[in-house]
Amino acid sequence: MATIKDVAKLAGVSPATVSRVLSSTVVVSPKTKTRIEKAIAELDFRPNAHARALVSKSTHTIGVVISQLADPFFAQMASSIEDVAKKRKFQVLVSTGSLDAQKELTAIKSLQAQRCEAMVVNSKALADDVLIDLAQRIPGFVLINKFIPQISQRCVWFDNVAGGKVMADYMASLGHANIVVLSTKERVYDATHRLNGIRQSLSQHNINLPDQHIAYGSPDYAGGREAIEHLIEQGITFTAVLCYNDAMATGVISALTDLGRRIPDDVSIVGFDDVLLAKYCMPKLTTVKYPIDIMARKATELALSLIAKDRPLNQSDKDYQYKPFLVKRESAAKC
Amino acid sequence: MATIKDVAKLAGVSPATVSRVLSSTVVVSPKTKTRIEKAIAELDFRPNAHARALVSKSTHTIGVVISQLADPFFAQMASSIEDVAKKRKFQVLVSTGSLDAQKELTAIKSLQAQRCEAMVVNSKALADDVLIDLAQRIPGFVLINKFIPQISQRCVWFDNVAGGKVMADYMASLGHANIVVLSTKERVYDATHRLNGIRQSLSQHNINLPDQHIAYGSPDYAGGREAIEHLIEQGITFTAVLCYNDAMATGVISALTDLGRRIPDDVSIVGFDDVLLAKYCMPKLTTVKYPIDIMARKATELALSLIAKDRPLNQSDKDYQYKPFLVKRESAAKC
DNA sequence: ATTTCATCGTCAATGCTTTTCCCTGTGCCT
DNA sequence: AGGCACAGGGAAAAGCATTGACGATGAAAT
Repeated sequence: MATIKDVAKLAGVSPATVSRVLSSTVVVSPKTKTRIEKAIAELDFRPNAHARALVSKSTHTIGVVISQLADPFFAQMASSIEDVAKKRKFQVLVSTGSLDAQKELTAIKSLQAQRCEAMVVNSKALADDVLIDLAQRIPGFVLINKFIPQISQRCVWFDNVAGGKVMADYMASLGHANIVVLSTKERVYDATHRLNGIRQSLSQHNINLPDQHIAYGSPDYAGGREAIEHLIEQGITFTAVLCYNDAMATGVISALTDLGRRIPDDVSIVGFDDVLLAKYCMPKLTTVKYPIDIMARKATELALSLIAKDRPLNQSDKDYQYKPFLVKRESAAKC
Repeated sequence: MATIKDVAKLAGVSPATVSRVLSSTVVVSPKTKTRIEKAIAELDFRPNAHARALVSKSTHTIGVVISQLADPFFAQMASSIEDVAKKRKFQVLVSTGSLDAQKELTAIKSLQAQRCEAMVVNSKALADDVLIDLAQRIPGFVLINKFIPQISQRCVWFDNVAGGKVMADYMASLGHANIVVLSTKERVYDATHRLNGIRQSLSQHNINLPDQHIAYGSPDYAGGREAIEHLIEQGITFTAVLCYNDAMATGVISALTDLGRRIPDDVSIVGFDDVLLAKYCMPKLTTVKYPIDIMARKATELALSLIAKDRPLNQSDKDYQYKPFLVKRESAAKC
């Protein structure tokens, strides 16, 4: 690929002048300018981003860490981030952490090596003190899925406990008393939070939730099937199922339909996240909204404003907490 | 962020020695090695990828161009690419083109500026001659969704015409004669190819497909709903619906169910792509498999082997064409 | 005591662009 | 005509890591 020197030679000027045309900070005579532009086009020249980064000490790059690209929830998140970044002329660098602390750290380190200026991180596995340390080291570091008091200004987060409550409150309001919960066996804190919220709500409503009524599966369709089948095998009866996420809920719908149970007539089901899936499946899923698109946008803007000298942090925003709300569709009904 | 000089100073050695430790090409005594490693850890030093890229003339980066990250189909694609790339220690740089020729070109140019060595491109809008030009300019350039004779060795592609045939053949074999087709109004060539395949098949089976039986919508749930509703408003009757993709098919399922029609008893529906959605929805979608994960893997390996001097291209592979096949589930039945 | 490695420092060059400083030439004013 | 201002553009340094050649140092071996 051609360099700026090649362009300069072809246009009969010095590299400095070519650079001036590229950045258009200084006035260059129209004649030479068009001559240079013609040379650029002819050689198909693109300024080397690495050389630029080196000298300007800025890369205009935002790094994103998510668990997996293929998951619709994270895909949506990455997409929203890219959208905001693009408007600010930032490149997006995506790295996946796959629920593993070591891999998450590797992903972050790799983004650091690329000298990302901003970073939006969804960390499922890293310990809080590691994250605090990273936040203090990296100016544009923002967490998108958890709240850590010491770095509260860098946390855009979702109230999972309230989410659990919303699910359980709704089921209670519909008159359900035989409730089972499908959580995930992945050791992620949000599952615990949601479960805590469910427990709080149910005890307020004087509804019993024995441990045998909680099953654990992988956070996807298959995991939902297996978990609900496991409960049925155990001889447990229920009229309502609270799921860790929408994908598991679709697994439950499928398994129960196969067994001839009607939804929501025989069994009510509530999902979590409100990914596209929830609208598409049959019956349409009643679920808890996790406004990941808005949150991702906010997190990106926060990260970018953290590194912008001219645009200072809006100090009135002490907190970037987002609350869940129920999206009523067709999978839950009165008992 | 600390530089290699800072590390050298702290460890009491020269920058060259630090570099030797980092690349581990030359023997360094264990004592100094640990001293340097300690300094690296203490300063949290990460070699500047840009400086490295500049001197080594290699970035170990693969660029990906897709229409939208949020689409499950593309998310799956990006995920598979990342998987293969990671194993080869390649960074992935994702850029979106949003079905727009200008934006696709901008995305590619931006990846070029980053000096991506390999590139996997899903181009929906760029003209063939532009793509040919790019392929000749960029050594590791691979197209993943279309076949262009002049650069056949760089094309990993899917036979959309055959895909259209598969759908129509199946419906014909089930005895359907009143068939409608839902295509996309986006001007993408694959929609045309699928439609051509459908037409070929139906004329072979002596089934008529008048133009009024073809509706066009956006390639998603809402588009599917609108398109089928439009046909019904026109007073067109049918027993089978052939959809451009799975998302549209779910829209059709939803719309028809709302109207009290049973699937597949009253109407048979076939989707396209076999994204996760197809398994999750109710009834489960009969659809045409587009093996995007395998294709993405292949495309990535192809791109990487194109730029690897040691691993020459397997010349026996003249062609990287992938064929569709039918995945029979529950949304289609005998007429 | 001398040779011989192993180990590491020094120096320079390389890669590409940006930016500061400085020089040239032209046109204008008095 | 002389002087000045200013536009336009060149030269060179800086930014960071790698690599090769070559030299220096020290310790171990003969």
